[in-house]
Amino acid sequence: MDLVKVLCSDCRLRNLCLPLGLAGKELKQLEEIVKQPRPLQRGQRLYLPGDKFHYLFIVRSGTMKTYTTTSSGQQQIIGFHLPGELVGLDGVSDGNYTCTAETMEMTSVCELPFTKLENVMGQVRVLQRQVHRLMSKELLTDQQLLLQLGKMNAEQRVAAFLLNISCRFHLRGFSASEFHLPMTRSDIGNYLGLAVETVSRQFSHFQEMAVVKVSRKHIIIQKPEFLRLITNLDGKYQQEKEATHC
Amino acid sequence: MDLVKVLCSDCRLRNLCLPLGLAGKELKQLEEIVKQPRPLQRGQRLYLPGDKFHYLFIVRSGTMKTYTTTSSGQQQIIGFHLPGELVGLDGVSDGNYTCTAETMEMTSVCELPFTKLENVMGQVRVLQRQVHRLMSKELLTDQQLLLQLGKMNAEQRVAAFLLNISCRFHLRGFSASEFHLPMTRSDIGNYLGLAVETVSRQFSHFQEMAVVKVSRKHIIIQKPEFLRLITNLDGKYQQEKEATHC
DNA sequence: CGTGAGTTTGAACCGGATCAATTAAGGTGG
DNA sequence: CCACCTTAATTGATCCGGTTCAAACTCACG
Repeated sequence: MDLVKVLCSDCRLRNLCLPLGLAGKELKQLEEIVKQPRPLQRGQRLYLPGDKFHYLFIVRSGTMKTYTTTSSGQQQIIGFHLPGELVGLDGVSDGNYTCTAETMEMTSVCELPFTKLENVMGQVRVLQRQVHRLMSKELLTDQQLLLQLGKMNAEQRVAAFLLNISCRFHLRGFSASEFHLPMTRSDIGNYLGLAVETVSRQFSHFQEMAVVKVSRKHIIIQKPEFLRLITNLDGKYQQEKEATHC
Repeated sequence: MDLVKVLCSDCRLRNLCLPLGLAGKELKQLEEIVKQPRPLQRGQRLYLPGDKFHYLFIVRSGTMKTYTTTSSGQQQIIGFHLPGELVGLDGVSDGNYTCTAETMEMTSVCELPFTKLENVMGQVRVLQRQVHRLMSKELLTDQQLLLQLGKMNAEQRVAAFLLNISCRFHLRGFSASEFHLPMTRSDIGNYLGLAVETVSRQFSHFQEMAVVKVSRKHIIIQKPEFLRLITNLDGKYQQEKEATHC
C-alpha cells in the first residue's frame, strides 16, 4: 500500500475529532494506533450486523450512513456521518456490530482498534474525556431524531433535517447556505420515517415558499430563520402561517 | 440521614449493573464513590435540561423516565429506566443535561460523581469496559426505538413495547408473563409516537385476540410468540392475519 | 444515444389523530 | 367509612396528513 498516512496533527478535522485538546506525546500515542485503510467506493460496507467488533472508525472524507435491518429485511437509517464523526459505537455493547455502515460516495476513514484505544484512554485523561463526549453526542443525535420521528409532522422533519445538515457542513468549514446533499431522497425519507414522495413534495413546498432553492441534490437555503421557525413545534407559527399563506 | 448504604457486593442487581465482573479491591473502589440519596416520590426530578452535569445515576428500585422538551414545551419520552439501568449519560457530551429525568413511582437511585468514576475507570480496566458497554447499550436501545417510530405501525409498536418490558422484567427476576406497568397509557403513547386512544385500542385488540389480558396496568401475556410474530415487519404475517381473522 | 436509477407530481385511499362522551379508580377530606 | 373529585382509561365517530399507486420526467453514465 503506497498511501501516505495523514497525521492527526496535520488533519484539518483535528478540532472536531478525537485529538481535540491533545498535543505532544499524548497526541503521538493516539496517532500511533490510527490506521488509514485505502479509500472506499460508493456502496461499500465497513461492517455488517453480527461482524465481530474490533474497530471504531472516523470519517475522514466523504459520507457514510448506518442502518439497522429487521428480520424481514426492512431497514431504518440511524445516521449520516460526515467527516470527523465516529462510526462503530454500536459494536461496543456486546462485541458485535448491530448496524451496517455503508459509504454514500468515495470515502476514506481512520480505523481505531478499540482495545488499544481503551488502553490509551486509561493513560490519557483528556482523550478519555473526549471519547466519552463523542459517545454521548451520539446519544443526543439519536434523541434529536427520536423527537423528530415521534412528534414532528413531515414539514417539520424535513426542515429540521435541512438545518441539521447545513449546520454540520458549516462546522466543517463549508457554506451553511449552499451545499450538495450526499444522500438520495429515498435515504432522507427512510431516515425521517417518510415516503420518498413526501420528502420531494416538502422540498417543492419550501421552494414555493422561497425558503430554499432545490435542484436535485444541490440546495440553497435562502431563509434559514424560516426553517427554524417551522421546526418550533408550538402552535404559534402554525397560526401565523395560516394567516399569511391562506 | 439515617439510611444504611447498600453495598454493591450485597445488591441483587450487581450482575446487571456496573459491578459486573468486579471483585475485591476493585469493587471496593467503586463502592467508595457511590452515594445513595434518600428515596424519591413519584414525579420528582433528578435533573432538568441545562442542569450542570456531575452525576450518573443508576436506578436501584422503582422506575424513571427521561424525556426531551422542545422550545414549545412538547415532550418526547426517550426511555423508561428499570432497576440496574443507567440515567444521565445525556449530560456527558457538553457538561449539561439535555433531558429531564423523572421518577414514575417511589424510586431510589445510586449516584456516581462522573469525574471520580472516570478516575477509577482509568485504573480498573474491567470497570472501563463495563461503563462503555452500558453507554453503547443505551445507543442500541435508542436505535431500537428509532426503528419502531420509523418503520412500525401502531400494532407492531405496542407489541414490541410489551415484549421489551416483559423481557426486562424477566432479566430482573420477575415474571415475563405477568406484571404491573409502571407508566400510564399516555406515557406509552408519548414514547411510541401514538395517541393515548391508539394505545388503548391496541391493548383491547390484543385482548380480543387472546394474546394478552389487560386490566388497567396489570398485564398478563398469554401468547408471547404471537407478539413476536407481529413485530416481524415482513408481509408474511400480515397475509396470514388477513386469512385467519377476516 | 438509450437505459435505468432517481425525482417529481397527481389522484385515491387509509391508518391513526382528533374530538367527544362514558366509565373506572384512586385519593382526599368530612 | 363513604361521598366527592380528579385523573386515567376506554370506546365510538369523524377527519386529515401522509402513504400508496401510477405516470411523466431528468439526468448521469455506459
